[in-house]
Amino acid sequence: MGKRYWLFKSEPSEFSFEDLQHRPRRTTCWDGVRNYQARNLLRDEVKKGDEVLFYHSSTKPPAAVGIAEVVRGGYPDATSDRQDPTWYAVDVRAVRPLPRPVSLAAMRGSPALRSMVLLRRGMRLSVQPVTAAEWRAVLRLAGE
DNA sequence: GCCAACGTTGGC
DNA sequence: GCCAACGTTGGC
Repeated sequence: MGKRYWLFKSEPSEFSFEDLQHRPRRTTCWDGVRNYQARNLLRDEVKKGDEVLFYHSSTKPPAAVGIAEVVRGGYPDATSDRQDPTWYAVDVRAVRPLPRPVSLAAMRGSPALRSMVLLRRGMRLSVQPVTAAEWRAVLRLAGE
């Protein structure tokens, strides 16, 4: 399967895109996800080479701020039983910040993003799929 | 701080 | 398996 696109949410007071950029090799283990739907995506769908929109929640305004890439696909996280893992992690590396952040309001205002998971019932999902068309639309809003 | 959305838990 | 109670997320 070809490259896919995702949106990862983080509260920057916990872990920001800038934090990711300052990590060794600009890489971190994306763990701590405790939602089964998001867990299933990490375990089964998020693959090395996929691209990630890094979204800051609980900020004024909430916004997509950067691009990262998956450098290691789903693997059982450190808290999981070896034989019967419950929770999964992936590794992500910062690629580049967006030229300008794309606020949630800006995304709401874009017809191309009408059915984006972020704007629908996936409001609370911390790992969510983004279509290729949505990806391009967000980057366009960001001025890329 | 409020509250809507929605996931999880547990009694039955 | 149903569903009410409860907890969490996260925008506003």
